[in-house]
This record gives sequence, C-alpha cells and structure tokens, in this order.
Amino acid sequence: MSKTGFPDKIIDALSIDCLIFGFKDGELDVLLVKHAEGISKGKWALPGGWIKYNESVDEAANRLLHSLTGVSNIYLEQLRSFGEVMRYPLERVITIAYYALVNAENYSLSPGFTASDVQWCNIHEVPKLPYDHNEILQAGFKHLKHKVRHEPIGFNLLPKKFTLHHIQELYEAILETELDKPNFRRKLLKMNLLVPCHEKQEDVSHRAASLYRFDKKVYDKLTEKGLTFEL
Amino acid sequence: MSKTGFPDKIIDALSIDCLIFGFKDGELDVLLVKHAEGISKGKWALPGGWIKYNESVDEAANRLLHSLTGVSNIYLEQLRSFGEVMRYPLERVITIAYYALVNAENYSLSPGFTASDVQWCNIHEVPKLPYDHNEILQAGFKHLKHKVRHEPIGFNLLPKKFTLHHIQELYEAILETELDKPNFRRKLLKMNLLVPCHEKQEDVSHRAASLYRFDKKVYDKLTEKGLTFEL
DNA sequence: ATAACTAATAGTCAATTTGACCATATAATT
DNA sequence: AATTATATGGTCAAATTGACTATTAGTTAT
Repeated sequence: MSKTGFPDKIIDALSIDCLIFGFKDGELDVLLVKHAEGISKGKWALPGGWIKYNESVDEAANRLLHSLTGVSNIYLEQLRSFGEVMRYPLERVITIAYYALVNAENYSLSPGFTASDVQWCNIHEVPKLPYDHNEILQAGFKHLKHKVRHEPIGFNLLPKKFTLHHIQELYEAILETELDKPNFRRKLLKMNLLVPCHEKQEDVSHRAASLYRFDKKVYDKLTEKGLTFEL
Repeated sequence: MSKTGFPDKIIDALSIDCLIFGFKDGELDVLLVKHAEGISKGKWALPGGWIKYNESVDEAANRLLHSLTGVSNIYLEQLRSFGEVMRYPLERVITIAYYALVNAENYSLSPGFTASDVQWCNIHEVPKLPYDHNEILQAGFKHLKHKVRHEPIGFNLLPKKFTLHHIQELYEAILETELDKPNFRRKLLKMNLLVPCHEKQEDVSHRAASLYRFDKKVYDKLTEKGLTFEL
C-alpha cells in the first residue's frame, strides 16, 4: 500500500509553501529562505517543499517550515491552494499555501535542508520571488487585513505582556493606517479581551505604560464567534 | 513536457470536491451526486473528481461540476484543501474543496460522467457521505455563516428582483436563527446595496411587497471592503 | 360590504457605540 | 524648572442598535 509502504515517497504534483508574517518593532516582516538547490537555486523564496505519502498536509507544512528555517511550534493555518497550469515551470505543480503570524523576536532562524539562508524581510521590501510567490504573499496579506477586523489577533505575535500601544502598532502595521489612540484603547478594553498585569513597562524614556495580557478564554470565544473591529 | 503532452493525464494524488449550496423556498440545500463507478459506487457524495495536467484547479472544479451535474456558469470559490493521510481509503488523495451559493431554481440538473443521479438535498437531511465529505460540508457551512456576516451575499442566490423578506429568509437559513423584520429592513436599506424596482410582487394572498435588486457597484465595493452584519 | 386575517412598512425611544476631539497625568531629559 | 514624550482620562454630538408598537394595504371569509 503506497500510503505506508514508502514513507519517504513524495506526492510529485503537489507542494506546500509557507507564508510566515513576523512582527517586530512595529513592522511586519515575511520569512524568506534562499534555495540551495533546484531550479530556483540562489534565489529568495517562501519556505516550501514536498508532501510525503505518510504525513498529512498540515504535518508536511510544519515539517518543511521547521527543517528549512528552524521555526517550529507555531500555529500554521491554510491560506488556500494555487493551481494555475503555468505557475511552476516545466512540471505541473499545485501548491497549498499556509500562513502564520508570529513574534519575530521569539524565533532563532537556522537554515537547513534545501535552504542555504533564512531571513526576515520587511513586507514592503520583498523582492521579486520565483513562481507565484509574490501573488501568494499578496493574497496572504489581504487575508490578514480581513482577519484582523473580524477575529482577535496577536496571541502569537505579541510578547506575553504588552502595552496597548504595542497592540495598536500591530493593527496599524497590518491595516497600513493610523488609528486614534484613545478610541483604540476604549474599543479594545471594552471587549474584555485584555487583563491588566498591574505592572508597568520599564526602560522607557517617558511615562511607562501599563502591561496587559490576553484572556485566553475570551480570546478563543471571540475567535469562534467573530468580532467587529473598525476604527 | 508533461504539462501539455498528455492532455487527459490526471494528477493522481489530488482531487476536487464541490460543495454547492442552493437556496429555495427559504431553505438551504446541498447538491449531491450518486456515483456510478469507483469505490463509492451507488453512494451519494459531493460532486468531485480528478484534475487534468493541462487545466488549472479552478477550471477542473468547473468542468467536474458541469459534467457531473449539469450545473455551470457559477462562481466557484475555493474553500480549502483536506489532506489527512487516511481520508481516502487505499490511496493517498488530497482534495481541494470548492463551494458556491446559487439559486436552486435556476439550474436544471442532469447527471453525467461518473454520476448516475444528481439531487438537491436539504442541508439538515444530508445522509452519511463517504470519505470526509460530511466534514467538508460542515466546514463549508461554518465558512458560510462567517461570510454572511462580513460580506454581502445573495447576488447569485436570489432572483434578479426580490423582496426584503426573500433576503431575510436567506440570512435566516444560513444563520439558523430568526431576525427582527423592521430592524433587518432598516439595516439592509441603509447600506445602499438595494435599488428599488418600483414594482410589487404578484400572486401573493396578502399585501404585496416591493421588489428590489442589487446595486452591483455597491455590492462589489462592499465585498472588497467588507461589512458588518449583526442582527 | 364588512370583518378578519396576513404580511408589509413606518415609526418610537432609550441605551449604546462611534468619531473627533481636548485635557490631564506621569515619567524622563534639558 | 521647563520641556518633551507618551499614557491615560474625559467630553459630546451624531449615529446605530435592539426591542418594540402602530399603521397600511392587500386577501379571504362572513
């Protein structure tokens, strides 16, 4: 039975690509790897590869991301598949794109497997990528802009304790717009998503802001039922 | 070159499944086909099949839906792929699910290709389907409930001219809840999505309601920018 | 014709939320 | 002590919501 008989056999017409958004210093980055082999050798691209016969697609995405970049234990979600006939040269390959949002500072990058290098790249400075990877990036960014308005975000992006300004910067980076500070605070605090830590930030050269953390229960409930965030 | 050399060659580890929601008489239906061959012969399932090397995934979805059910010219959107190792017996097959919403009355069904029968089935009476098709259905229905609250819907589901009550029934069928009539009207009319036809419905045994149609421009704009619909 | 019925449409109103602000507080720096 | 930077608190008119009641315009039964 092919499913288990050849554990390293790969599905050849189907690949995975991972679009990892990282948040750091108020800016959004994208995780790119430099390919060490294959037809795009030497080029920067989204981390991706092939699915094995004995792993689920979700498992393949996590394995590939980890082996190429060193990043693991993150919550990868499926974006969608990209299936144009000519998207990959010579061979017919359909790819399933995954995405995630993480705090870029929490992960140390180490290239591996078919990657010779791995780097965060500011989302506004991403070069021309091979195949349809730029299109995948745009689709993911658009998806993110939509998501931020209808689900809570930030759980995996922000440090455990963060200020209201931190989370505002995150929203501003994703929505590419400026938000009114007092109104943002009011709206965010009213949904009971944040719990005060009763601590202040340190090492800032101005009045220290209060630190908050997410209320996981409320976060999950709002993720399930959806919310509206327009400012 | 495999992409064009064997036009009928199929990608064997990857399939398509279509989840078509139909709206009729205030109820939501799902389009099912009875398989005429293969390991699920004689069983009802979602219409689906294999992708050819020289067609995009979107094209494959439309072709398969048309050849199995006779339904064509609808806007199929990708739901997501389902890639558990054991989802399909014996072979490893990953499927990409598509979905659409249509007015069930606008399409005449005719089974073809590998389907011996095709029928609308009330969403609450769907039997046990093979593989993970029930899971796909649930994921699609959940997606629909989310979508209805954040994007305008109905363009392809309702007749060209419809009453406010028509569209309310649609929302109620999807959200599985009852909505307050005056408040629903107010909210819907305020977003300038509907244009009055200056006509009344006919053949009803009570006061006739005004007919409206969608303003395509506003509809597309709201689809792009998103909206909030909570009642 | 008139009453009863059905559903469409209009309107009310208090409570909440919003958007656009201004004001004050608390720290570090000059 | 003044200046600067940011956090945090507060105001207010306008818009929106949610829960209703009232009225209108037709059909059908008496």
